Order: sequence, then C-alpha cells, then structure tokens
Amino acid sequence: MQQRSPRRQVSRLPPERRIADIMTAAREIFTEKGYTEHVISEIAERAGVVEGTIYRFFANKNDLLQQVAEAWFQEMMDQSAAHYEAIRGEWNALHFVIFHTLEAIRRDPGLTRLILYELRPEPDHRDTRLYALHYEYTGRLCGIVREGMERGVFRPDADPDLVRDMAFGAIEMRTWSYLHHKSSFEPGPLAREITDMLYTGLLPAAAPAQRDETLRRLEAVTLRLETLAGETQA
Amino acid sequence: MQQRSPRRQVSRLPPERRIADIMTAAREIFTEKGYTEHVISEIAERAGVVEGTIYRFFANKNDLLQQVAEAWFQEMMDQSAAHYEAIRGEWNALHFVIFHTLEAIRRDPGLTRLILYELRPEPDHRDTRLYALHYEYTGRLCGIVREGMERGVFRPDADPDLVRDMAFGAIEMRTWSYLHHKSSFEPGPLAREITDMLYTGLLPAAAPAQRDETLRRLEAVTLRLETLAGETQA
Amino acid sequence: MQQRSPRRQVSRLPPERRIADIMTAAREIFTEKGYTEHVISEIAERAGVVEGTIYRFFANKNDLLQQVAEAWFQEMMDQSAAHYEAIRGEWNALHFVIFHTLEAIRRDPGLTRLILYELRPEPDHRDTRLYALHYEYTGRLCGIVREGMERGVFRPDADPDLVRDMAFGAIEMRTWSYLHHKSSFEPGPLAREITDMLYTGLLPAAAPAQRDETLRRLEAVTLRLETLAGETQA
Amino acid sequence: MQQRSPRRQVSRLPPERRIADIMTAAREIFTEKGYTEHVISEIAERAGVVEGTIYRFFANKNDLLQQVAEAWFQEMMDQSAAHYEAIRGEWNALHFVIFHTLEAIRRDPGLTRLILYELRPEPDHRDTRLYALHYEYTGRLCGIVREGMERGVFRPDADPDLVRDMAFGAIEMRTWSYLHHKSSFEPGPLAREITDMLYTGLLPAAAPAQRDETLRRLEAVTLRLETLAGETQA
DNA sequence: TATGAATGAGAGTTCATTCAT
DNA sequence: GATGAATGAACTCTCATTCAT
Repeated sequence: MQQRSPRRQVSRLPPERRIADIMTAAREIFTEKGYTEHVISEIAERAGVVEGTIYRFFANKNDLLQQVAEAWFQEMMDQSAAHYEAIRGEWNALHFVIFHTLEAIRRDPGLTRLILYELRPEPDHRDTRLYALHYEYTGRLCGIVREGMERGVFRPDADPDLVRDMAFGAIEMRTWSYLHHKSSFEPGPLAREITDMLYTGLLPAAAPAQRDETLRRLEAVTLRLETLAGETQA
Repeated sequence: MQQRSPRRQVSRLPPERRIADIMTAAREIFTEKGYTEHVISEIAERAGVVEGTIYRFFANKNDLLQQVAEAWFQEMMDQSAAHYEAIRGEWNALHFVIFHTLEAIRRDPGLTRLILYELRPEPDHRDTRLYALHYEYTGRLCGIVREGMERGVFRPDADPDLVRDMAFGAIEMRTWSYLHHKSSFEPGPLAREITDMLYTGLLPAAAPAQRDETLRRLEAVTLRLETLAGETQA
Repeated sequence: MQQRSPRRQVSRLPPERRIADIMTAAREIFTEKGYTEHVISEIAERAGVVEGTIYRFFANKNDLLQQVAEAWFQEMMDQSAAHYEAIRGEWNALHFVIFHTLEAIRRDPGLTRLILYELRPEPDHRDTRLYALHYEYTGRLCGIVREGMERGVFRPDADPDLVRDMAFGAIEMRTWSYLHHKSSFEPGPLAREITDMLYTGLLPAAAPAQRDETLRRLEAVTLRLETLAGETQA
Repeated sequence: MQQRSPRRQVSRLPPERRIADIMTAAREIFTEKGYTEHVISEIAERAGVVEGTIYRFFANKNDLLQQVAEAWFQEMMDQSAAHYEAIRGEWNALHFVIFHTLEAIRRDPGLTRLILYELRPEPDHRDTRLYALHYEYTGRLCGIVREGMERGVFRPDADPDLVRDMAFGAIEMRTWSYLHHKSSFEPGPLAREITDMLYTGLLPAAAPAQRDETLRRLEAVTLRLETLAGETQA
C-alpha cells in the first residue's frame, strides 16, 4: 500500500516562489534519478506541493523539463558571459568555451542527460527556446573561428560549423562515456587536448601570421602598461 | 484455463522467414516513427502476426530492438570490411571510415536514432553485443591514427581516442541535425571536410615542433598581461 | 505524452470511504467467485472506480488481497477477544476457540478460500502480517493446552502444537468439504465433537486431579456466594 | 531471445511409452518447480516431445496434472495395500496409515503441493477420480476406527470421520509447514505422536464412561457460578 | 489558489491451446 | 503420428493529466 501523506498544510506562496520550488525539486530529481525515471508525483512531493499545482505553473511535464533545462543553460551562459567577452586570443577563447562546457557537465551530469537523451530527441526540439540557447552557446565557437579567420590566424578555408560540431561532438562522446561508465571526467586535460587538436587543425600550413599577431599584441600591452606606469607615478 | 475462440487462420512460415519479417517490420517502424513511438502491437501488425508471436522469437521488446540494431551494424561492418583492409594511405583510410558511416546513416536515419537515443542510453548498454560491435567499428579510426603515428606520418603526441571521438562526435552532431531538420545530409563533402580537419590536425608541424608550444605560452603571457592591463585601468 | 479523451465524471470521496468501497467490493468478489477468478478489473467495476484507482490505495493486487484477509482476521480476533479472556475451564476455552473459528468460516467461506488457497501458498507468506495474526490466533489453543498441563488437568506429556494442528487441521478438512460440497456446515455439533475428542485425548489416564481441582473451585465459589449473600443481607 | 531447439528427431514410440515419458517429465517438473510455475512447454521439452504431442494423449493441462497425481496416489496405495491388510491391532493400523502418508509426502513434497494447492481447489474436484482415490485412501482410517469400535477397543460414541479429519488435517498442517518452511519433517516421531493422541482420545474411559461427562457438567456449572460471582461483585 | 483523488488509455507480457504442415 | 509456429485473450500495472472540492 502506498504511503498516504499526512494532510498537507495549505500555504499560499507567491507564484515566483512556488515556481522556484518546483524547478529546484525537478532539478534535484533529474540529477539523482536515472534516465526516464522522473515522475511528476515525485517532483511534486519534493517541492512540497501536489501534482495539480505543478500544472498551474507549467503547461505539462515536458514544459517543466524544458524550463528546468533552459534555466540551467541560461545560468551557464550568464556565468561565463563576462569572462568570455574579455578573452583575448583564439586558443584561449576556444579553450574557455570547451572547458566551461565540460565543467558544467561535470557538475550536473543529470541535467546533461536530461537534455541529451530526453529533450533533444523530441520531434519539435528545433522550435524550442532551449534549442535557441544551445545554438547561441555553441555558436560562440563558430564566432571564435570566424574571427580567427578574419584575423588571418586560422586557415581561410576552415569551416566554423564543422569546428563546432567536432568540439561539441567530442565533448558529447566523452560525456556519454562519463554518464555510463561512471568513469571520472577531467575537464582540465580534456579541454586542453580538444583545444589543441582543433587549434592545430585550424592553423594555416605555416603560421607566421599568428606569431606576428601575438607579437603585435604583446607590444601593445607593453605599451599600455608603460603608459599606465607613467600615469600612476604622476 | 483459458477460453478459446473459434476464429483462426494460421499461415505457417519457416522461423527464419518469420524472424526476418518481424525484423523488417520493426526496422520499418523505427524508420518511420519518431522517438519512442514504436509499439510492439504495431510491429506485430505490420509483420502480419499477433503480438504473442513476436515473443516466440524475441525475449522481449528490448531484445528485438537490440537485434535489429545489431543486424544493421553487422551488415554495415561486413560491407566495408573488404575494402577497408585494402586501403592505402592515412587520409584515404580515415576518409573511408567516415564516409562509410555517413552513408549508412543517410540510408537509415531511423536506425541511427534508435541506437543513439534509445539503445545507447540504457544502463547496461556497455554489456551489449551492440556496444562491442560499435566499439570495434569506431576503433578502426584509432587504429589508423596509431599506424600513422608509427609510420611518422602523424604527430607522435596525437591521441587516437580523441581523434575517434572528434570524428564520430562530429558525425553525430550532423546526424542529429539531419534527423530533426530533415535537412539533406551529404556524405561526400562532409566526409572530406571532417577528414581534412582531422588530418591537418594530426600532421607534424612543418616548422620545429616546439614552435606552437612556444607560441602558446607567449599567447598565455599576453593574455595575462592584457587582463592585468584591463584590471589596472579599471 | 499521453492523449487525453474528453469524457470524465469524477465523484470525489474521502480516501477512507474509497478504500472501504474497494475492500468491500473485493470481499464480495472473493465470496462469489471461485478460485483465482477474481480480477482487478472486476473489483474495480464493482467498487465503481477504474483499475488505476485501486493502485492509488493498494500497491498491487496481492496487497489488496492481503489487506482484505487481514481485516477479516482482525475483525474475528477482536470480536472474540473479550469473551476469550473471560473464559474459565479448559474444555470451555478449547470449545470457544474452535466454535468461533467454525462460525467465522461459515459466515465467510469465500475469504477462507482466499486465505487457504491463494494467500497461504505464496512463497513469502511467513513474512506476512496475516501469517502473524493467524499464528497468534491459532496459538490460543496452544496456550490453553499449556495452561491445562500446568494446572495438571492435562497429561504432562501432551504436545500443544500437535493439538493445535489437529484442531485446525480438522477444521480445515471440514471447511474444504464445505467449500466444495456446498454442504451445510454446523459449527455447533462440530465444535463439540472436535473439542471432546481433543479433550479426551489430553486427559491423564485417570484424572483425579481434575476432579479435585473442579471440586476445589466449586467450594471456593460456594464460599464466596455465601459471603456475598451475607453481605447483601447486611 | 529464446533458445531454438535443434531440429528434433522424429521418433515414433508406442503410445504407452510416450505417455510414460510425459508423465515422468511432468512429475519431475512438479517436484522441482514451485507453486504454479509449471508450464506445458517445459514439460514437453523435458519429455522430449513438443507441446502438441502432449495434447494427443491428454485432453488438456489439467487432465495431465490429474493423471500424474492419480498415478502417484495409486502407487502409494498399491505399495501399502499388502502390508496394510496384514496389520493387527488398532494402534498399529492407525500408525501405519499415518506414517505411510507422511513418508510419501516427505518423498514427494512437490506432488503434495500440486494436489493440495492446485487440484483440490478446482471447483469440480469432487467428481474426480483423484478425489475418489483420496477418499478411499483416507477412508482406511475410518475403517480402522469402526473396527475398533466394533471390537470394543474404542469408545462406542467415537466418530470415525472426525478421526480421519483430525489425522489428515494434522498431517496437512505439518505438510504445509514443511513445504514453506523447508523445515525438516520427521515422519517417525510425528506419526507416533499423532497416533498416540488419537488412540488415547478413542479409548474408552478407564473409569465409568460418564465420569468425564459428569465432570464436564460440573465444570460448566462451576464456570457459570464463577461468572455469576464475578458479575455480582462488580 | 491549492488540493489530490480519480481517470483511462495502453503498454508489455504470458501461456494454454490449435492446426497446417 | 508428430510437429511447433501461431494464436489471442487476458492480465497487471503505470502515470500524465484533469477537475470537483
């Protein structure tokens, strides 16, 4: 016989709070439970509400899943945005995106699984805000490559989309392994390896351009620092 | 004891034939239907049998899925084995594996979806014959890379597993796009692009090997200085 | 996600009421239907709910059966407890337990069948609350015998467990006959017969002890009554 | 996937032989498998035939079960018939029947389970040859009691049917315990105990027969008085 | 607004029995 | 006579969703 819950306390909370509670509960469940084992009633229980309440705030189960995933993704993008903008240098930029992604996966493999195995397979996934976010996020890599091409650091015939697919494809392969194997997953070395491989593949046959570019920037920085030093002294 | 009903119309086929019918029907359903919408009853109907018959030949639904997938995979491996053995040259070998995979996916996207989204996520997938086959198949790439390294064609510090993950990762990203987008999917150009990218990334540096390494360290220093400069200014 | 159909007509009852309805329905079905012909769908229909509702309150079919049987048993024990405590004399005590059991069976042969033929055969029956109840209930007989032995009314070499098995074994044989034969089943005479047989078998070869004991009690009561009569007069 | 048997050798056997094979296989299965876990296909396989063949010789599954049980029973009766006829003395006769039954159960608990839990519960069990055999077999006890009564060894007011029910009832209770508990089950001591208990209960009172009756009435009066005394006090 | 009892469609699976070969 | 592939009717159980209270 099922556990009958003791008569629950009706508490009227502001909607934002309720929504937050539900999403937190859902996220916890996804993180703990394996594939496809999340059940509305369990999420409700953990959030301290009943099933019906969830349906006041979310159109259906899938909507809840989407929103949880979106929030996670948004969080991840917001976290990295500031630093990402400030990065200089193609290698660093590539590395940062890749490393940051791996780190997020390591922290939240359950959510990753949710997205990879449950949300992405849905037939209308491309019409989803989650898809848009993901597209934007992974698009950063394309941007980096494109910029590198413009600046002559990368081969002019490189294909930014392919680079993105190779990077995130490789990440996914390793993630999948991590999810199943329960093997450890080291963002640091892995990010460096992937970045190196891509970077090397993107460099022009001989790469004097890059060296020059780096030297140029080095000079510029030096100049700025000197100026700064002068100002501070003054 | 069960009640029997009068109607009946049995057509008797040799088991191999029935099994083939069922597997064909299942394969068709997988190809047509979206994610998770394949149902035993539908497969049975299409195969011209009742549900119970399927259970004569397959232990359960999952067993049927596995076998269909295995057969497809085996077919794919057998087809390519002869030619694969005969190939000369790293680029050619890489390209052949990649191209052949893409071709198979283009022909049978439904089965690909089956494997990627339904069979692979299963918790015990690693103990599966399908996994073993897949591992062997993708391992070809590692073999090629390793051989290239031995022959001095590729950088001695390359990581064969990473190359495999990048190649099949990229393939998967495109496949996923193909599955949803219903966009076309051109094995020819795609295979060439992926191969080029990997191949280039694997070649030893034209200039002394440490050039890149030096450059990278220089780059890192620059970055630090730039950051410092930014912070100091602010 | 599931498709919903429009029709619906919900009647909302307090859980206790629903549970009671379901258990009543189940009990009716068990009483009417023969061996193993009770089906969840039928119980649901009779209780005026759909099958799924039953699973809100009972973990599975077996759980429902167990609970119905337990309730019946508990009822039976509660009913008899008060009187049982008050009984004096070995013969009376034996007779009461036996008679009461036969009466309960006569009233509810269907539930008896449920317990004997379906619940008891289960492999883990011994870990069941029903088993514990049954054990306690039939244990009353052992207690009576043991007490009789201590008081010297019964042979010192009697085996209480065997007495229990003979009593309830005989009851079961007759019950079985009743269940199939649809023959009548008269608790009164039967209880007397069984009790006599056991009682006789338990007496010491010659039984002066008992006579003495009874005489002693008779004297004691007489004395008390005399005293009482005196008090009342005063 | 199920094991497909290698193309079986069609061998034409005399019907008696086939029947014997099937019954032997069935008996083995019943002995090994737990409650309700015997499946026609398994019996067929063990007998070296296919399901269909069984239906040539047995009307249905139940018919097979019945015949196996009957054969076992018949065997048991035949085995004991000779000795049973020759026995002298009531105690010896009672003991022999009880002991022999316990021995048979100890040897074949699986078949006992089959009869107790599956065949006997069937609604039309009383119309069965198995029932008739069983009735005849257990009737031996009645005969012994009746004869003892005629010879004046047993009380003239004994009830032979009740003695039978107590004996076989007790046996069944112990059997049930044996089947579940996997506890050992010792026919020797147990038979002696049961026989003693019955025998003692059947002997005429050493003292005049009405002694017990008088005692009992005295006991009842005492009880009434005690109760009265208690109530009056309260 | 929150509740949570009730819904209901359907999924996978089992197995005694039949009958074309 | 023997085969064993095929049947098909049940059965238990799940769970997203609804809506009377």
